[in-house]
Amino acid sequence: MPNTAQPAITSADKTFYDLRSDIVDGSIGAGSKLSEADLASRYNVSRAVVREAINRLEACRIVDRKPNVGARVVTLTPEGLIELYKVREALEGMAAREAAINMSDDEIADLNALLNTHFETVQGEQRYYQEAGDVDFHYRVIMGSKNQTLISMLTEGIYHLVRMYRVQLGMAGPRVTTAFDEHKHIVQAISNRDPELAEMLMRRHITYSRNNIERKLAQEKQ
Amino acid sequence: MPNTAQPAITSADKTFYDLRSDIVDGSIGAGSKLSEADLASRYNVSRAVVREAINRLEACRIVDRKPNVGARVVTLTPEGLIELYKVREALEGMAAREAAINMSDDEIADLNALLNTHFETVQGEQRYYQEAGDVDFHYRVIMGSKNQTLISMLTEGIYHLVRMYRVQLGMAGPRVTTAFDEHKHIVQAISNRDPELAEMLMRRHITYSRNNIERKLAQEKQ
DNA sequence: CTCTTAATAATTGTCGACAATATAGTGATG
DNA sequence: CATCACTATATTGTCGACAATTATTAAGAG
Repeated sequence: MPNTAQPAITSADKTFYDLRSDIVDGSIGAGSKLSEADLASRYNVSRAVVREAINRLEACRIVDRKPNVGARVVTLTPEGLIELYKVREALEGMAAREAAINMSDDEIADLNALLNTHFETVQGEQRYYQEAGDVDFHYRVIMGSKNQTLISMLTEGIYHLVRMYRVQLGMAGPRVTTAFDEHKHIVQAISNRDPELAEMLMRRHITYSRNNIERKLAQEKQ
Repeated sequence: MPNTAQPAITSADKTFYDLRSDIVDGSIGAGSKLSEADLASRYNVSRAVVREAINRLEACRIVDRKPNVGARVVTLTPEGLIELYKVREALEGMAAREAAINMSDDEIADLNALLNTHFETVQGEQRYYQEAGDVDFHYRVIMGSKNQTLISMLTEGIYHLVRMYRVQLGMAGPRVTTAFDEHKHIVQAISNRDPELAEMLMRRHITYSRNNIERKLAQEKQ
């Protein structure tokens, strides 16, 4: 029998994923109290299962929990989002560097193909991909680093947080105008097996995003 | 009454800390099965409490859990330790850079004082501090970054993992010969408010540690 | 003797109930 | 009227029991 490798989804897993989705996409707003009893009846599971899910969300820093008081969806400050982007810059810069070293030729070819698909989308519609394409690109670079520690930090931690912050601060997806070119250059550096350049371009790419956010936040303050 | 701000330690917290200590310092070895029932009777708490502790350890990547099978202390490959050091390099490099920007003058003065204390220790005994001093130095730089996301990633995640790996792979503390000078130069860069240099020196410092480890691992293979 | 299969035992996942703690409300008192 | 103390309520923390799944052992066939 071929090893189909069932993940063996447990009820707590599912509740965790569901709850995370509801929070990240804004169905459960910032600062909301997460009552264990309420959630238990909402998701049709026991309180213990909800507790486990909340514990995991706390580990991802998506909720904040106080002993004997309860858990709340984190209230996000603009400064917090900036902090997050700085960490992202350091980690994804490293990911790009390692990807330039460790990605296989096939994987790089796939990445180029992905970018070409995106290019056609850009031609057709005015704007570059909204969100999915951007996530897809970054995701592949991260995986290309082949560093498991780095991969799980980014894909299980930071990314959901970034998405949540963006939704709750009312920011649209990534910048659409210049992002495509930046992606293209990063892929070129990776294709040329130039780790230093890949890192630098990725850092710059994320810095631009951060500046973009800072600008928007500054506008709102007025 | 002055706000003494009790953290309100819960039973699950304590069990988590105890268990983590026992694993990190090697009392519970690599690959050990963590039976919920056993641990419950050992720590005199219910299985639910142990479960919560194990869940948190899983979030820290200290244990590996498979649904319906159980949790084991992670078995650590030398490659895993190298991976960890690379992430550390990226994150602590960033910490040093941000510390050079965000530490207060007083905090920098304290850091210098700490280093002087260490210097006298070096004079007295032959070797530089074993472990505590090294941790203390890095800890202050990390806190100096003032970036909460970064701080919790390093102090709640990576540091315990590094310690565990070192213990289980039978490595002593940090290199004793040259580490002190490296620390001194990093503090100088921070004192001079030179973020770029501080980052570069910290990265190099950690790279040296990694090379040191790689060398030892290569020796063992023979 | 080895491999497959079925029954058994052990462990984890889930649940509802009780205990401990914090919050809200009420009333008394200065 | 404000403040404090106390009570009542609601929520979380902890526990033991049951259900579901996996690992182990035993039995039988080839």
